[in-house]
Amino acid sequence: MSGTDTARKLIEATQELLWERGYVGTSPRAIQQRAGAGQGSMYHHFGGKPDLARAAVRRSAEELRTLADAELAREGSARARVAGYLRREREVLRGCRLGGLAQDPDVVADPELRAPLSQTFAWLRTRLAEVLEEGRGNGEFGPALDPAGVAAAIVAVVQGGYVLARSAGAPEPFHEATDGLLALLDAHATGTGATAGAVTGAVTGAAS
Amino acid sequence: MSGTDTARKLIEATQELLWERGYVGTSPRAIQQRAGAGQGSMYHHFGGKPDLARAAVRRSAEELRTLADAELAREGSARARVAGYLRREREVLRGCRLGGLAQDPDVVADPELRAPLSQTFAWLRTRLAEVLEEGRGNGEFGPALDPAGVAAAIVAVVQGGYVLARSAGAPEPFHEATDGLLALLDAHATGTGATAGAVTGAVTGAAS
DNA sequence: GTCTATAGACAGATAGAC
DNA sequence: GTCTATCTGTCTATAGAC
Repeated sequence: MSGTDTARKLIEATQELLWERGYVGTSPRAIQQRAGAGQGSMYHHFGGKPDLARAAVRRSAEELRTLADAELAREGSARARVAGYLRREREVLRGCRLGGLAQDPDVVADPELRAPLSQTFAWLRTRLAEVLEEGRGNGEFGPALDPAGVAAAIVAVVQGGYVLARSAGAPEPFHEATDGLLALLDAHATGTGATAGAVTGAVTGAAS
Repeated sequence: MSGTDTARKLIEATQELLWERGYVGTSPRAIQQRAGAGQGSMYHHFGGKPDLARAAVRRSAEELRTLADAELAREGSARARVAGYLRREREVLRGCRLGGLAQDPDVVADPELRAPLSQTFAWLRTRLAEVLEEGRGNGEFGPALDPAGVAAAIVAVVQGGYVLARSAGAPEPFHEATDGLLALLDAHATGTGATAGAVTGAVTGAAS
């Protein structure tokens, strides 16, 4: 039990450090210190830095899917669920726990390390496309809306929003980008039901 | 002259390495080797790694602005110029020479290193907003279009497109995201002039 | 399971000769 | 301006005692 607990602590410490400092920027030494574990302990439970990183990335991918699905599986209109996803509370300046890793050449070069990123973003795009398709089916959106294309744009705008915010040193660009996209999406709204007037709400509403 | 030439080579080598491997992943040693310069030479011209990186990032920012403005200052409709910017030839899997650096904590922590990112993205958003505003003024786009918001979304989708492409190990997600955004923008087109039918072109047209 | 010792390679920079 | 030598610390991992 103590061993399993140590392994879990090591994975969690690695998750945090990968998020904060990336793969190159994360050393076994730093992991051990944050986990409160020694050298021997770490190398007993894991084969080394790549092995530990793979376990950490898989876990972060699960967490991300859980967080996203919590918004997308809610009750309510398709438009509201997409808006809920775009505006869910985020520590914007921390960036995306997965997306940030895509910048690292050592991550994209390792198939096992890259796979969780690839799969998670593919899943997210499919999940968003389903919601948009549903909205098109029930008349929330016009028939011209392309669910797959818009889903890709939504995921990209979130990832790029993080980049702009970190570059600016402030969260505003993230919200301006996501609200800008939401306003474009609302131009497809047919105006049936509660969706009307959503454009104004999208632009002025501040995400908490 | 030989000294100036060496300094230039060092800066160019640093630009390449920052793009490929990021700030943490770039060592003085690697810079010297790529530039064909020795230790003493590098430390004669520059104060160290941060100093050299600042010069390299400033130069990369200039290059990026030049490339973007080449598309946005063309002749043609606002819609065509935005589409030209989104579809200009890119080595998608290399990512953005500036945006990728925003992931690095050492970059965002150094004001001099972060400033070129911040300023360049701010300039790009303003420049795109001007083009969109022009398109709204001449009736290409409807009056409901929000230039600033859409401009932020465009820049974010490009940055996020890089993230999705590198995560997938393939350029397609980048083009799906940018084409998806372009299709949404076309929903604002008033249909006057050559803009009509642009939606189909946006979705099916493959960027070289 | 966890600890300490050890090791070769590299990071990042300084010093002084030429 | 450029070169070589040198230095302290860290990276990542292995070995073997406990």
